[in-house]
Amino acid sequence: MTIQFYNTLTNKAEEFTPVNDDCVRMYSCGPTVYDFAHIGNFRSFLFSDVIRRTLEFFGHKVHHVMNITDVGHMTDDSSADGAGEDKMAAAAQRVKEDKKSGKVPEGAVENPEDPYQIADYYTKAFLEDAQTLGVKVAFEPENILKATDNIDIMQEMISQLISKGHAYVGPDGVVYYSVESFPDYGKLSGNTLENLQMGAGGRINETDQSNKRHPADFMLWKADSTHIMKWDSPWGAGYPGWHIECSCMARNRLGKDVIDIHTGGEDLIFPHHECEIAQSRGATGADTFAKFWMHARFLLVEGEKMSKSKGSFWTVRDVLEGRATGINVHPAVLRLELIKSHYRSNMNFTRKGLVDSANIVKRLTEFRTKLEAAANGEVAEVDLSHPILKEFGAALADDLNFSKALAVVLPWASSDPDNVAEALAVLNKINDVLAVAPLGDEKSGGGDDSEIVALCKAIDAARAAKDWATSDALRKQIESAGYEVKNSPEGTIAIKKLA
RNA sequence: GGGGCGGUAGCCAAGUGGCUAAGGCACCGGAUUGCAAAUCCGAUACGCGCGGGUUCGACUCCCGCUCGCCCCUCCA
Repeated sequence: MTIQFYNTLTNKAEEFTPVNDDCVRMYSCGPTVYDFAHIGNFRSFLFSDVIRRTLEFFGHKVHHVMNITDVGHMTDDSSADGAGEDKMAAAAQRVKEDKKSGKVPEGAVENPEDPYQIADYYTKAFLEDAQTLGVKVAFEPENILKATDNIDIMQEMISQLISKGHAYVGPDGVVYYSVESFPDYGKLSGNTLENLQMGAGGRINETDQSNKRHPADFMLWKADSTHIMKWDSPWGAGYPGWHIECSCMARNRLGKDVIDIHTGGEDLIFPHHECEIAQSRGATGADTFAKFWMHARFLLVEGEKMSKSKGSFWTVRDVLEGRATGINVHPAVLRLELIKSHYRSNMNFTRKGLVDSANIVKRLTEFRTKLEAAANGEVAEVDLSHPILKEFGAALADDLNFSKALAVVLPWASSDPDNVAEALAVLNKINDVLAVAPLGDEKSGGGDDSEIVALCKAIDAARAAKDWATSDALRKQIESAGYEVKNSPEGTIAIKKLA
């Protein structure tokens, strides 16, 4: 099976083959930890998880790493949004307020003035969310890289870039990357120096420009004694630029100058990934940094851009805990919702979509339950030549076509397979990629709620007495508590709704 | 203004230069049910943003238009 992935670098689907035989090396841009990650962030993180799982499905060993940006960047060297505020300072302010209102648990952040504690607080929250949603790399602490732990290798790379003529110290003391020293600048994004039409975004600060040799030159190190987080350096105490961390950590942790796949959200194509390429290739001298650049499109919420003012800037917690849609959502449902539409299309995150996904999760879960009961603990061995896996795999290999993959799985999941042990093995393989039925260690489904069980018993009693009015009223009561009420040979059962 | 991606039924979403345009949800009909739910069976796009072109034939290729999304130094 050849795997086709769409490569942003070439704007077309290409056959994927690993650079090195031992494993696939993959780097994903992770979160900034100045706030809780939202569902849009997680679409991108889950996208990288699904690439990894797909490669593993086809038998590749994958080394996947993700960064945590915790340096507390200013709004960079441009005063871009006019606020000019240190993000860590803003986060500190927010945490202080949340502490007062009790939103931050007792003891979670002792001192909001300490940026490391703030970063730590949001990093923990991110990892918790990522684990809840089944992002594999979140279970591998050695592959989660913090920018603040890697300042030394950033300084090394900056020195390399200066000595190779790719970087210079400006009259303002800031170390800049010289885009003119790198002819391929713009190849990834199409924003070549000719195309850039300087300042078209209207966010360039004139003062900063005068210190650069070319307006597109970007910052590698900024000496700034007022910055909250700062480190000593040959260029003065200050902090690294935004782009340098990924170049350094990818090379350092993955151990190669050329990696296989680099992922992120579509907004990172320019400038972030463009700059990473310039830095990495400038430092290593290789003609490639990442062979494949893969980007996930943004998601919309109810047909519109996520926006804080419309209250649609939902965090994972908001969705799972019912603040977004009014009903608690099972993590598997959110996971499926965020991975099921094609990563290169805008996805529209809706209440209705969640209900859709919940139905699919339920169907797959019930199919598993049925197979497990029939198989008596027996699971066969299957390989990818099994017809279902072959089709499922073909869809995945076609640039991660999850819609097509689900179109294979769903009709099969309502069938009655002759060989249940084999079917169970097939389902396991499918679930290694989807990870929704089940999603890791399930907490008990809520069937142990004694009040609900009592209501079910009362329904059975009412029905036995043909007291339909009572039975209907009780049913409504359970349903409004977020349960689905079913009849079964063993009597009435209530199952917590997934979304 | 420049670079990139996309517009398929009520909704989500595959797909192909030519048999009946996947799959899911919703809706409708049936089985089942005290009635429902769940489950099972069945039906459901005369059309693929608009206009033109190429072709024996296009939703699929080309051109123009239009609408939506991302980027053009905060952003997943």
